[in-house]
This record gives sequence, C-alpha cells and structure tokens, in this order.
Amino acid sequence: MGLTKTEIFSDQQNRIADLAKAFAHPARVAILQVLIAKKACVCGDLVDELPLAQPTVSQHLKELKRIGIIKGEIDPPRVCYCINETVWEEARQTFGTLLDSFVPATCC
Amino acid sequence: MGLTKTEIFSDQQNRIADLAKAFAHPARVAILQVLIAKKACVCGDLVDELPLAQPTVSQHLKELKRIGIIKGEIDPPRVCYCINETVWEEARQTFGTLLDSFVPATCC
DNA sequence: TTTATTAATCGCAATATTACGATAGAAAAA
DNA sequence: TTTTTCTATCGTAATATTGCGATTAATAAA
Repeated sequence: MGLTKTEIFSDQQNRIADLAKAFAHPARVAILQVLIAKKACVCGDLVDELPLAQPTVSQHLKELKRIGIIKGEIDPPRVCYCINETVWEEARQTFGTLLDSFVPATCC
Repeated sequence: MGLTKTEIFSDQQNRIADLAKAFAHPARVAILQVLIAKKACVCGDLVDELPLAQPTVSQHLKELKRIGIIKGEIDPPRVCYCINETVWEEARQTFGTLLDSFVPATCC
C-alpha cells in the first residue's frame, strides 16, 4: 500500500515520525549540517556544497520546511535558509525524552 | 529515481539517516515504546498492542533489526524482542551530539 | 526591454516503503 | 503423528520517495 495509517497512531507518535524524517535521509542530514556550520544562513550555495542537482536539493528543502525544522526567507532572487530554532528545540526535547526513556534491564 | 545515493554521503551521514529511520514511522515508534514500557521484552503481544496485521508488524521488526536497534531472541515458537542497549546508546549519542551542535544565532 | 541569476515546480522514471492475505516453517502440545 | 501456536516470508497492490532534465517565475542587472 505504501500508505502509512497515520490516523491509527497518536499525534505524538506521528510527530516523532515526522521529526525523524528530517534526519532519515543523508542528503537532508547534509543540508542541516551545512546550515549549522555556516552560522549565518546559507542560500543556494547548498547546491554547490552537495553532489545533487538543484531540483533535488530544492525538494529536500521543501520537505524540511514542511516538517518545520528549517525556514526560508525570500531575498530575491535568492532564498535564505536557516534552522528554525523553535522546531529544532522541539526535536531536541522530543528525541531527548524518547531516548532517555529506555532504562536498560535484564532482558533476552 | 527512489534510489538514495548513499555512496556520495559520508558513513556518518548514512548512519544518522539509518538510525533516524527507526523513528521515522509511527508504527516503529509505537513498537519501540511498547518494548520500553514492558521492561522485560515483549514477544508477539506486539501484534495485539498494535492495530496492524501480523506480517506488517513482522516487517517493521525486521527493519528495526536491520538497523540494529532491537534484537530478537528465539524461544520457540515465540521470539522475544528487546531494545539493543548498545545501539540505543549509539542513537542517544548520535542524536544528542547532532541536536546539540546547533547554536542559535541571528539569522534570516 | 533584454538578459542574467536564482530557486521553485512540472513531469517523468526508477526504486522504496507500507500493508496485508496466504503460505510456510519450526517447535510444543495433544 | 496430528494439531496447535507463533512468526517469518512470499506475493501482490498501492502509495511514497528520490532524482533530475526541462521549464517557469520572479527579480535584478545591463
């Protein structure tokens, strides 16, 4: 089917999954790392930094914007992208809480 | 194409992406949460806990095993799944480091 | 106005993912 | 041995994702 049954999971579970998608592709990881490294926001130099075609980069940027973890400021003819501090913090909290919720115990 | 060009990204970037995939689907988030909640490892009750068919759950478990974040001990006819402490810690470190690497600055 | 520059979008092709019914396999229980 | 129980795998269908060439849109520059 390829259709995730989002309606049968909690909002929290769906949000975690969405936030994780921001990091679930190496190109998006690379994009985020570049945005972090260049403290100021990088514009279309992203295309130069990455071994991907411009439309492909643009598509990943769109996905990251959909998730909310980056934002783009239009400064024609360029667009300036940067990390969305609020959502980044949400991700930090979310994954922090989730990853800290496991307490090792004797198991299998 | 649908084919991620893994070879053009670093091992680190590919590993981050893979670890993120463990959390990038609400069903897998749910599975991991169940495994954490039942301190001991849960067997096939996962199917009862989740609103998904048994083959679907099995497929998600396979993906989680591929990533390494869970392990399954065969105890016929059951299989006992649990969090792989080592890989979970790797994820904690990985996402911790990544998410802490962003320092807010004046931007767009 | 014409020409660059930059980035989004369209359209397509290829592959991946998600889901599940049906089936198979493996071992315990009857 | 037959049956039951549990889980993996197969096969299939539907949708999603990834990637890119070509095009478009928007603005600045010439």
